[in-house]
Amino acid sequence: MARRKQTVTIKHVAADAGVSLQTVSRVINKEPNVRPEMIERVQTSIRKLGYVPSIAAQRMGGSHSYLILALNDRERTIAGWQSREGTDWVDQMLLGGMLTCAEHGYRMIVELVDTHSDHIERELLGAIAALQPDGVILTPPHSENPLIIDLLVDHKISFARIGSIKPGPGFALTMDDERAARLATEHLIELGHARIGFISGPDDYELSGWRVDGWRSAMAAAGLATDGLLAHGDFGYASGTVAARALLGSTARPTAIIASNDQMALATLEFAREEGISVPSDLSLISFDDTPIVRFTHPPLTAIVQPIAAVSARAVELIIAERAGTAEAVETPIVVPATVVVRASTVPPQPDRR
Amino acid sequence: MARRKQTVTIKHVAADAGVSLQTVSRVINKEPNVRPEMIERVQTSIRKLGYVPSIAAQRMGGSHSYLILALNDRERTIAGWQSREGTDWVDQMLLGGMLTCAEHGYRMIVELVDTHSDHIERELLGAIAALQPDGVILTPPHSENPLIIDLLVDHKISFARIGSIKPGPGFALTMDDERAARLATEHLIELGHARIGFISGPDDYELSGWRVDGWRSAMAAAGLATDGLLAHGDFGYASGTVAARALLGSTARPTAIIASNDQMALATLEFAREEGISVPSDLSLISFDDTPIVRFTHPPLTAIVQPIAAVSARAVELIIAERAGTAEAVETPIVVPATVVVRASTVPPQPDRR
DNA sequence: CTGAAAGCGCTAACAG
DNA sequence: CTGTTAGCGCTTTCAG
Repeated sequence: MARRKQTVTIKHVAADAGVSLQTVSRVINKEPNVRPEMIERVQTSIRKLGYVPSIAAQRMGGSHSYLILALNDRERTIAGWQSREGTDWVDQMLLGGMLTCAEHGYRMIVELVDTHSDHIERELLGAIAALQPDGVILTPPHSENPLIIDLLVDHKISFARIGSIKPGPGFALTMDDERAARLATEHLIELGHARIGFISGPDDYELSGWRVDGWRSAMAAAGLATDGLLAHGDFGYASGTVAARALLGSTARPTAIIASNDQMALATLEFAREEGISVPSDLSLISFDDTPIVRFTHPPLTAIVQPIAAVSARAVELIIAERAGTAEAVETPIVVPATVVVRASTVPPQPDRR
Repeated sequence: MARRKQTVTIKHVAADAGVSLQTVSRVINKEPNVRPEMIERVQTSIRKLGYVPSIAAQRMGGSHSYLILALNDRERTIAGWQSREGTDWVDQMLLGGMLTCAEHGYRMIVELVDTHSDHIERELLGAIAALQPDGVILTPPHSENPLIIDLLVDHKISFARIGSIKPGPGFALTMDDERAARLATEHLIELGHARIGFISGPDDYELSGWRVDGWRSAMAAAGLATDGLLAHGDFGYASGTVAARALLGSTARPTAIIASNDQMALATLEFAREEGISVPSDLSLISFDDTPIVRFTHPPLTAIVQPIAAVSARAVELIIAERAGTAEAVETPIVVPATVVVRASTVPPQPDRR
């Protein structure tokens, strides 16, 4: 490969291969109706000259931008980065999304948007105009935002909605939060727990409701009551403490608690320690996130593993397939199931020693 | 702001404002020699139409791409994401870099490159040709890679080298690893420690050497010996265990250890626990990274805080300033100092109870 | 199956 | 200070 300081364009390749611009373009884009022998000739020149198409120029010509936007909530994402609480949602998205993009010659750009609906339209419109992405990946709590969805539909941009089960435009992908909550609850029931508390997430996340539903249905299926066993949180540490206090301060306190995310689980763990409630012997605990930290607590927490990387990868694949016209018919919503990883924080309930 | 489904281009703005294309272009790019009244008129139209320049088209016109590439080592980055060990290097880079980019209308794209030099040239050339970034941020262990640097210089692309103190092309930015190691060592010396062990990082990271140097110089300044107190690691957990065993198994075992990164610190902590060596009463421990996890261990670890976000932000600013021609003369290397955060893992040495 | 022409949205260089 | 003229590198027509 010659080391060229100057940019090598499609022209140089065409000249080198002795064909027209157009033929080169066809080869690059794997279009049909080119003789194999031409393809070979062109590709040899491409390799020889070290040619790589300019994304900007491709975009200008009216084709793909080869860019996929991953939309995340600005406030929460930045707060997560700044607090350094170990939430690796963005990393997992990049792991699944960026690598899958790379496989297809696409790039992923992370974009942060305000929840505040006033800004969101302007911001998204700006990002679309500036980048003209081929696809967009929506994440909670924006996955069902009608403003965003309408905008994307209007602009004919493929998109995926992660954490959504609603039919409609765009690919809905879910980790089946309800089922995940059910699995976690069943795990505790199997261990012999009957009073299983649940700390919910905030209402602006649809998945908060699903998780509660899963817990409820598992409890109901086992003939267990849920009265006084639900506490509300907002995914923040402080709210977890409040919820833990409410749950553990009650007369018939639960022998196990499921928290809707890691921070609330950590808060519960800490509150229990302060109160002299030993985990796991006095209280079993499950986190709904398997973020790095929950493996390093004492005890390490049993947790629900959200396959974020896998979902992101799938989302990218669907978007690219749709644009390529190779989209298979997919069942909506696409389910990439969460799993439970059992660690040391869940054991059978001990005889009450209070 | 009108909700236009069709793209609004510079033409529409020009027509709406009753000026030429060029005038609009000048306003967008804040070029001089435009009457304030024209500027006002054009900007009104821009707002009214909700116009946002297309990056692709800007790039085609021969101007900025408004893209900055953040180059990270592929293997290590992916390993970090997959292992979910809580390293938030990429997140912190995004926090500092992406937000600073956004302030200036730029975007940051994370790009992974192979260390293997055979691929690196091809990959980087490809990324440059495809994206035509305005700037590149190099991170260890690539910050002083001559292949990359030459390539960037040839292509006249601004770049910053994070974790480098070497003069030369591109902005060198350092968190002053030597000073950081010195600070950590001094903290231990002040507590009364005399036998302070050090676990180094791998040699392909230049900073590994600096950290050792800082430890050595602080020890020397205090008149303390370092014989038998240095163990080599490779930033991996397993290597930390080996190093801890070497250090703690010796006859005159250290009363304190500084590990060159968090995984090796965690390994040391675990090894100590297994050996019945209590941290901090029998052994003080400092990690060289303040990743999320070290706050959640027992005890939480005293650590050196790498201001990765701040450095990334500075790198972006320098690159943008250089391209804008507003670059101030900067002292090279630019130092963004690390600090030490004291937690529960460091206390004065206890009388030997063995 | 291949080529030639036109234009994507923008900026650089030049005139006025 | 402003407008006009050429492209940038590529893809889409549409002819051969």
